[in-house]
Amino acid sequence: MDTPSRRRAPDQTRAEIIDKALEVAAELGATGFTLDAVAARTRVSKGALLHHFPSKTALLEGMIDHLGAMHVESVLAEAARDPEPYGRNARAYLRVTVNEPVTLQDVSIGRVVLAAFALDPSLVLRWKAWMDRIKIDDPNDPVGADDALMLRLIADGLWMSDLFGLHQVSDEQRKALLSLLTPGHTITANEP
Amino acid sequence: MDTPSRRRAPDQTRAEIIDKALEVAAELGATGFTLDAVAARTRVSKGALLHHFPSKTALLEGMIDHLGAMHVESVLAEAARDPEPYGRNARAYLRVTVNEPVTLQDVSIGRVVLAAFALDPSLVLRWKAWMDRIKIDDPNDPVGADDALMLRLIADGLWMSDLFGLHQVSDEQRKALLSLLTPGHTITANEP
DNA sequence: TGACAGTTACCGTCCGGCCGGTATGTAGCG
DNA sequence: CGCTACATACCGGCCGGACGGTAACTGTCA
Repeated sequence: MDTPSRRRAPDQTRAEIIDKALEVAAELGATGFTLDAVAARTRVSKGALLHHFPSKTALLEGMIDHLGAMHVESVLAEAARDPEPYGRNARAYLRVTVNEPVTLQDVSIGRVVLAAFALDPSLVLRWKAWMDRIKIDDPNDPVGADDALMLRLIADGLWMSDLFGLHQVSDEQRKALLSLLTPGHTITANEP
Repeated sequence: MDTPSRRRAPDQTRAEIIDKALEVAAELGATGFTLDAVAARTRVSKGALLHHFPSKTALLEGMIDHLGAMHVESVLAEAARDPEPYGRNARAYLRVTVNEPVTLQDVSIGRVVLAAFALDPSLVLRWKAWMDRIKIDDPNDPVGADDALMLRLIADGLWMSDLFGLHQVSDEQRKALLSLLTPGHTITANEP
């Protein structure tokens, strides 16, 4: 039977806090993302919150770890579906970014994360550490690192564009970006 | 002769404030970018600062206008050097981003701007208004809008990567990105 | 099994500083 | 005199974090 104890397993509480923190980030945005707001949403006191995450930065680190793990998992799972081994990770990185629906929640969370990056650049290293698990620079891989880098830059640019609405990228255009991955695609940006 | 008057031309003072504000952003970063810091750097009282820019958001708007105008000017000047008229703006956008040396100051300023975007999304519209002056969607332009968009996404992704050090992009890789603009370039990301 | 100690999860309150913004005064200029 | 470019002094809210507790769980030894 479930013990109605007030005391919970610590990692379970941690996970719940991160979950609710992402909700707060999604709903309140970067300005509303405060420790008080997270504590209130989690129905846990601020003291308890700071017990599990000794600082706001620590909480953000937890969120980044969560998001980073999810993203790496998505990309590697997508890559595993690619029959061609070489360069699959870079292709999967772009495919996931292009295909994943960007919800309003994602946008808000992304903005909070980006604000955290800008305010505390050390957090970027943590994100980078996750992204480095998606290897694209296999020396045996005949697919050029240049092209792999290009795909990632496109994906990152698209992500930022979605966050801020810089470009209205239609579904057709998203598909067109994926056409880069079809064999022998030629850039026409210079050939009228 | 210079009049040692305590009273200056207002737009001159505004320009000086923006100039110093950019310095503060470059040196202090997003957390250190406060009205007091800007006022101190400008050797102007905080009251005077808020006289010219009635809020911190207004000051950021001024900075964004400055940076946006500079960037538009760079891109359009670069585009004017392109003999091929079609798609020149998109190509110039990428070329400027790839070629312009990214100094430490640029990085710090970029982070401050990005933080401002994330904290106050309305500022993004102002930046977007400047970028929209670089037209890439001329209906008479036979260069595909898809490819033009791709070039801008690459440039934006590279900018963000430079800001946060996400990728170590060597000079050779930067050159390789420009090779996209040579006629008939073929993506090899799928052809081992 | 029970008593006692040490540890850990959690609470609620309060503080202190930072920082955006205001209110009020003043000097130069037309 | 009125307008504008300033200065000085000050306010007040927000928010991260500290702190002193308390309750629950985990030994451990008799």
